[in-house]
Amino acid sequence: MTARSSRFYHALQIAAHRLQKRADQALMQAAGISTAQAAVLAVVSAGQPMRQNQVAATLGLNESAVTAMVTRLVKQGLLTRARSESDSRAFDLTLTPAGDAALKATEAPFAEVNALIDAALGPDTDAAAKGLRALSDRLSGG
Amino acid sequence: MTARSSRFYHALQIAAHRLQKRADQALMQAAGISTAQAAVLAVVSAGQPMRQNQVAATLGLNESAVTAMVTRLVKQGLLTRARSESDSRAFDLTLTPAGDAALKATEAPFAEVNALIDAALGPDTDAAAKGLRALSDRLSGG
DNA sequence: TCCATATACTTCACTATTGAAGTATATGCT
DNA sequence: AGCATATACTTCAATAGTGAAGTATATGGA
Repeated sequence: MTARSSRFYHALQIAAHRLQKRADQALMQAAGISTAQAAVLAVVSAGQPMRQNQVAATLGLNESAVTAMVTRLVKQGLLTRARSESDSRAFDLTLTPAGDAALKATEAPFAEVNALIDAALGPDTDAAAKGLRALSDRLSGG
Repeated sequence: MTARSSRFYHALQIAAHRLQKRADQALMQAAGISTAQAAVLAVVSAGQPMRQNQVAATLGLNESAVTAMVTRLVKQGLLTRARSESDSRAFDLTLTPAGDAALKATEAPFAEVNALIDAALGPDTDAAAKGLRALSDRLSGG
């Protein structure tokens, strides 16, 4: 194993895990939802009505993971799920007013997390984000 | 939410998730273990005998997560777990020969993942890793 | 029209994690 | 010695994900 990239792999995983742990605590406190739930609400919000397979593709998740997430979000009253008229295999997902409010309530805690990121990465934040997106693109599909 | 850092947060989470998915497939094929299990074996290998709380601290996990991981690794015959003589609350963890072999077998698949990282980040890989470690340090504890 | 195949989603068993609450042992103070 | 507190780990219920196998509906030929 080339030590350099292996170190990068572990550095990325540990940073992502700790950042998520911190963000999850902040979001749960401020908005009552997890970062994973916030991600789903954000995707639905960006293109209502949204289908489950689009959510899965956007977030890089299995459709089975989205089924479970949507079930929980509907149970919490944050999401609405109705059979599509144009395709009765599919569901149309939309945010409820509560879902919209929860999504808005994530803005403040995300800003806290932002402060930590900026403090650690400073002016290189943009370049790093660009590199990570390039990496994600190469990893999508396959 | 300041769009810039929020984008970084999501870019990081998606990159970490896809990278882990890819690495998990490669490791399972080549070594029969997951990246999470490889991480535990690597930590134990680096400082035998190792205690569960040290593994948890090193990887930023809860002790309950380590209890579950160790249970699975012992069941798979990759790890040995014996009461510490100096402290009978604690356990001494050591790799079995099979655990050592599995850890070595992760080197090749990690090298594959490395190639993808290098291709995407190029010469900035080191700088990015340094930034991610700085971020992790700020997030550890609290 | 029917059939093959593709698509949208579900179910199941499993790994991996959190956080809260509990058990057992160690250790320091009086 | 005895007690309070700290430490090392466990247990439990829940969230979040994977991958394989299944159901139901669409759709494009022959």
